[in-house]
Amino acid sequence: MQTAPHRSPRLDRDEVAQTALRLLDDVGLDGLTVRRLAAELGVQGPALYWHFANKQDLLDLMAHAMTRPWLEEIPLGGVGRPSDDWLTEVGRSYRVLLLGHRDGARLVAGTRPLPESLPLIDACVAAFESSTGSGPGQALQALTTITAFVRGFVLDEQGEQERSRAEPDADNRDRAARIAAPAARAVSHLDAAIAEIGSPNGDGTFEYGLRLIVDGIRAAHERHRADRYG
Amino acid sequence: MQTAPHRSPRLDRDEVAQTALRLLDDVGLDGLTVRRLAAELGVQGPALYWHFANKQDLLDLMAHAMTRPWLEEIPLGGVGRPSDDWLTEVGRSYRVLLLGHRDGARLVAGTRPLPESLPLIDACVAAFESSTGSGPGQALQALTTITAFVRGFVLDEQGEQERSRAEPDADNRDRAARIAAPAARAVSHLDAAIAEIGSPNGDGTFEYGLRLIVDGIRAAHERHRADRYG
DNA sequence: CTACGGCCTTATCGCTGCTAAGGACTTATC
DNA sequence: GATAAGTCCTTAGCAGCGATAAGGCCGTAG
Repeated sequence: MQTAPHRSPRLDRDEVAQTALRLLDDVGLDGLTVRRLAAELGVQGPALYWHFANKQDLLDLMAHAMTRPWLEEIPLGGVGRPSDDWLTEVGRSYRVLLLGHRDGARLVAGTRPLPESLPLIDACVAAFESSTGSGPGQALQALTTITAFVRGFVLDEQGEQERSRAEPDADNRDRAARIAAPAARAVSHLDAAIAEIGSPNGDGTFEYGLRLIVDGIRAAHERHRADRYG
Repeated sequence: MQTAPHRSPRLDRDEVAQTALRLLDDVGLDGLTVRRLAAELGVQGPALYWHFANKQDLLDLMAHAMTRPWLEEIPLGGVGRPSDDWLTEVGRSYRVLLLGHRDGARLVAGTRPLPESLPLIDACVAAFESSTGSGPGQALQALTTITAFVRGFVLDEQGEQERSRAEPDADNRDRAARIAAPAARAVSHLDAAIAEIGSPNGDGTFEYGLRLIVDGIRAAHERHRADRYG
């Protein structure tokens, strides 16, 4: 079981993270083991510990690699554009980003931004300031509110996806269970709501919640300006 | 290594869940192993598999046991009270609930509501309808928006807590790192924001975001009513 | 008295993240 | 050109994980 000799390092942190993100889509976060990833890279498991302190270190870099393009693009879209449209786009694109990888929300939720992403976040805060015309504090609060909502929302959304991946007939089972115990539960309001809007984790609810927040940010900052200049 | 004879079952699902929640505060979600919990209950590990199909089954019940009192109280507070105050209280109490146990948000985020909690959720939707005067669809969307935001927010909040528990001088290290590489990063907006509002995961940001959502819900439903009756 | 079913035991499996020790290869040093 | 140092990977193995298998104790039903 010997391998070809190596002249230059076969592995590099960023390349490993990219391969890991590709593998993540195949096997999910729980299936992403060090050995499995090493095999994908044509290497033995412990080799990764030369490049990463531990698994969390790897996951942090994966989350960073995933988020960085988004962080870089955010400020660009904010110039000369109504703040509502831009804020909505920020939320939507963040959701798309998280949905772009299996367990993407779970991956990102467990990590803290790497130091090298701080300047990118700084630029985003600046963009929030200029777009909404508020100070840095409220800009950061607005950004945090949007990302917290989107992360919380997509976390549920992908959790449901993972569950239906595990047992593909979960929907049928749900329906069967409800028929089996008909009068035991009173869920008329819930049923009516679901009949009206579909799944509570669907696009409709996301757009509803995002619009609430975006409208609120604009209103808060108009209030802010009115207090100062009105 | 023999134990005292047992006349009646020593373990029961709900009691196990309560013990597990107590243990969770000691050891955290990652430290909560089947064997550790069994030891806490004076029993061998595999005994738990008579009462629970697998570990996720246990975690689901823990999340349910944690959430149920909150789900039961929500509808009670909504009668004869301004909807703003009540919605704010819903969000705040949900945060307090999640903060009430170590890794509470992570625990709840990974589970789907048990069937027996559906009637409770149904009652909450009904309370949202009567409090905000909207239909079931918007009521469920409003409830989902609040809980998604709070879960996403507290997830970060507790993630930071766990991190500082792991390495108690992380703050100092951060500060040292910033001093060590002074001009390498431009984070002036971020610094100004943090100087203004403190940690982006603190009470201030939570109240800011929650107020955005609550104000938005009221505004949306006033719009809704205006469309119908105005 | 016996058979059964509920609830626990011990033993063990495959797998996980991770460490220890060492070997192959490149580069720096004399 | 030989040697020492440093880089990046290998094999071997540890402690601990969730989970299963098989069996034993005990109260009860027949």
